Amino acid sequence: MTVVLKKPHKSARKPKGDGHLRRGEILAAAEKIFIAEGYAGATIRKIADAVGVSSTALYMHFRDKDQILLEISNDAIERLLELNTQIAAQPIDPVSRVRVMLEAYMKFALDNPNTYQLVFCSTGDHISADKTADVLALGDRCFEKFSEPVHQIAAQGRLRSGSAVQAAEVLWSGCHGLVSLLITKPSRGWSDPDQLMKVMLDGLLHGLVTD
Amino acid sequence: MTVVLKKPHKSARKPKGDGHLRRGEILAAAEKIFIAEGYAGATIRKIADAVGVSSTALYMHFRDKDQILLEISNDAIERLLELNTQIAAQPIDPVSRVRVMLEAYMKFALDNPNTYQLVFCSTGDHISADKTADVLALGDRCFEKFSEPVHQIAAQGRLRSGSAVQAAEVLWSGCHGLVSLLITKPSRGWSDPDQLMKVMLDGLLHGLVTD
DNA sequence: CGGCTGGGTGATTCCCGTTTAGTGTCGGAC
DNA sequence: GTCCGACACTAAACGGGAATCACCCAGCCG
Repeated sequence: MTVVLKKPHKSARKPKGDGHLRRGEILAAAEKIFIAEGYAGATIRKIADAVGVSSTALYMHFRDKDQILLEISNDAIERLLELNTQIAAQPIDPVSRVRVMLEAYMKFALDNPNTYQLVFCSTGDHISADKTADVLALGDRCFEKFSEPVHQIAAQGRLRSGSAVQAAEVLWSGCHGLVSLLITKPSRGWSDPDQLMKVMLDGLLHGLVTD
Repeated sequence: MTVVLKKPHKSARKPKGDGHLRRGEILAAAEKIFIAEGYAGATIRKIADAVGVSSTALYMHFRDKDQILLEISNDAIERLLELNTQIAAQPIDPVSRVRVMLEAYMKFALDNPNTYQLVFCSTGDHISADKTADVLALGDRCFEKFSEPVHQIAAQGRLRSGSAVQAAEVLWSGCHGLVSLLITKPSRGWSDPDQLMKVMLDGLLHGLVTD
């Protein structure tokens, strides 16, 4: 009977002893809101409400708002690295590998526009360096994975101009430019994205690599 | 004696009758702060302080904060359009024209990183459409000016793949990608920007255009 | 039984853009 | 000369963001 009496007060609160679960709940709710409404739209209060907890409670599990979004981004970039790793294992020639990796990269960007923007289109000025460190490191590992086949191409003496590193940076940034504009300026009257991606890849690869 | 009492209050105010000058003063101060500290750093209150006026006073001359920054951006984009117009008038072949325009574009971006970010790297979601309309239109005119030589190249049958519009969009977005990454990720260990720009232009032009 | 601790809270702080309700002053009309 | 309306401007406040503070309460441990 005492159980029955305690209920009303208890029901207003979350069950005890599952603090480690809360972190996951917050991440899940934050991801949904963030994907739907972007960085600014994903307020601490909204996330807290979605979890059914006070906004203050988020600070039990995360240092600040950026920490939450960064952790989400980190997961996403890990998926991107996983993609690249799989492609790196495929038994195809280096040029195809480069192309497939870049296609996967652009598809990832268009599939996760908000995450992509947060990671690749913002300065990260307002975020202290240590927080961005690991996601940046992860991004670097992605770039390294992507650079491998480019170095192979360079080793074959098939680079038309520039070093392997320069070629890799140009290939990456060219594709980044396309998807970032498609994402941030959707209202502009673009040609078909798939064709644009193809023209970009054909152009860059033909321009940088000899047969 | 009432006169004596009023004096100190008077000296705290700006001279009268120069309301139309204030607008220019605000723009000048805002530009300085904006260039130095970016969009978020350029707060209404900071700008007002720099002018020596209350924050409320800015709303005499501008509808809101975005209006101020957009006006600054507008001026910058007009300079960019002017650049393109000058290049369009030069008696050189279309491919060189494309190259020179893109070089000027990238130099502009690196010289005006904050303006470039505001105009070309943000969604403009939080800004109501009518406010962005004219700066977007100006951007479109820039793109049109840039497209002209690309269409000429296409008319000569020298386009390796894709339509003239697609080629123009790819050329633009490729260069945008390079400068936007250089701007937003300055801490990453990039190769020499000038060489990267050259490799990007050589690659794209050689890849898209036949001799 | 008493104190410690972990998860959680409401109130508060500070800063932002923006709004409201005014205030002092000037040029001109009478 | 005096009054008046418009102008340039202001102080105070609002609502909403992130983040912090002091506190609370249930459960466990000794």
